[in-house]
Amino acid sequence: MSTLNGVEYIDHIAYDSVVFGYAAGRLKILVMEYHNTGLFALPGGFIAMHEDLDEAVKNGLEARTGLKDIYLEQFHTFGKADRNKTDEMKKILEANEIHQKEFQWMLSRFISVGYYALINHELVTLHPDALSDSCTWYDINKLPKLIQDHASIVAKALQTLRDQIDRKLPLFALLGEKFTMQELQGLYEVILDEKLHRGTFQRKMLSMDILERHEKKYSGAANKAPYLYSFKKNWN
Amino acid sequence: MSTLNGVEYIDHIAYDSVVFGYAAGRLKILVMEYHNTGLFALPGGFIAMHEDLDEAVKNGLEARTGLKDIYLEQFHTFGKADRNKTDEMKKILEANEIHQKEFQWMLSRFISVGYYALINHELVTLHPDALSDSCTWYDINKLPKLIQDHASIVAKALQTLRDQIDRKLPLFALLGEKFTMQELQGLYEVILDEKLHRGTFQRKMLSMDILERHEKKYSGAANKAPYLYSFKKNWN
DNA sequence: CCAAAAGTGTTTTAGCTACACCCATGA
DNA sequence: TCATGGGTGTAGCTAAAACACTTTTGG
Repeated sequence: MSTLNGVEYIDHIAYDSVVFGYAAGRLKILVMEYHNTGLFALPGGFIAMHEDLDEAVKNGLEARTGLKDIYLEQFHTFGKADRNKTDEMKKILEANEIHQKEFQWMLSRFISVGYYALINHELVTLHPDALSDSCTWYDINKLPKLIQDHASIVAKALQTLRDQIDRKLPLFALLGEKFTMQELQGLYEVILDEKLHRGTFQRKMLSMDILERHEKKYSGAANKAPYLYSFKKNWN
Repeated sequence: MSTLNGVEYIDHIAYDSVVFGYAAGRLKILVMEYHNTGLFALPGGFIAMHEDLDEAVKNGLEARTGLKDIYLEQFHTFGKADRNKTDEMKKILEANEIHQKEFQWMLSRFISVGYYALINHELVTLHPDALSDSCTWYDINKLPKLIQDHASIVAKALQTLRDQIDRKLPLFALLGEKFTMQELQGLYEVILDEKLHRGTFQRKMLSMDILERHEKKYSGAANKAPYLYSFKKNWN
């Protein structure tokens, strides 16, 4: 058992989160950079001894983003014996001038449970943790090199999101409360990485009977104003 | 860190496996019964300090069934803080006359990674572990009461199997090497718990181009003999 | 030749795609 | 009135479902 800031954590278990956001037509995720190391990693954390796994992730993300009721989905648990490269973690601890024996447990083997989250990036204020000096949005196609197996964690999260997009459709969390059909389609396209047909997409969405139509959105441009939509109360 | 039979295991992490078999038209899973306790549980185990998570599960199942190359799929990780009821585990240790302090770690909180397996029950010779006196096939609809949250682990495994049945189709592992179309359909029906249309099912399977047709199977009954099929070498 | 079960051809249906047409909007 | 983009109608395609017909088997 290991202690950090007075809390007892379970040894050898961690979570890593792939936090998806959507801005300017781009799919992004949260990436943290550690002080003076040039090392980048997914936001993660440990599980307190008395805490549900799901709660630990929810609380950790709430601390980082300030958001409550984040949409979270567990997608895979990563347990390769060699997934923890101790030299990377050593570098991080040393850059933070942490040499004490009480933190050596962080250098040991960890099995990590992967979660992905969908959040509206406009509502977020980012808070890096004690070891990190930044917590920033990165375009999913322009990620920096990540430590350990975090690149494959991202890949698996994205694949899971693609597989589930038509089944659970929690995508309202990535958009504002109201959005145009074009914005929704753009989000689908950037997640699936393929162009969709405009008419077909609109019909499919409307036939699902999960969208509510609101007033039109006047852009000032010389063209027809699109309706705004939102998800219905009991959409799933 | 905790030791059992000279092997060092990671604290607080376990796996539980839902091993599916198919016999007499019924879907079954492996359930273990602990000595003199009346307590039933899924076959599970711990992860050695140097061992991949996937390998640990594979090795554990191989020891129990004698089978190599078992089809395994990780489906969820269970991490509720209250999922370990210590009184159940105490009962199991006491029934095995284990009171030593060195086994007390088994009473602590565990996060468990769930895997499901598909095996051909005809090829299996079952070996219960040291704490158990039996390892038996139970009809999925007639399970005994299981300890802890194992019932919900089974439910989630079954749901995952249903969701994946059309995508990965590793079902040959549940049947013999050769099988009739009716046997394959029966397996689908018992997994999905719904009747399927005979003609449609056959066409769908054949159109996938993953089955190979062999000689006919003469049953002695007064009707047309069905062909035997097997899965092609590179079926996926 | 009959009953039963297997294999396959045909029709119907549903969903998706692509194309096109009309509508709304502000320059 | 024109260019631009949004909403919807329609025809065509494909895959799946339902139905039915034919074939094979042993009594």
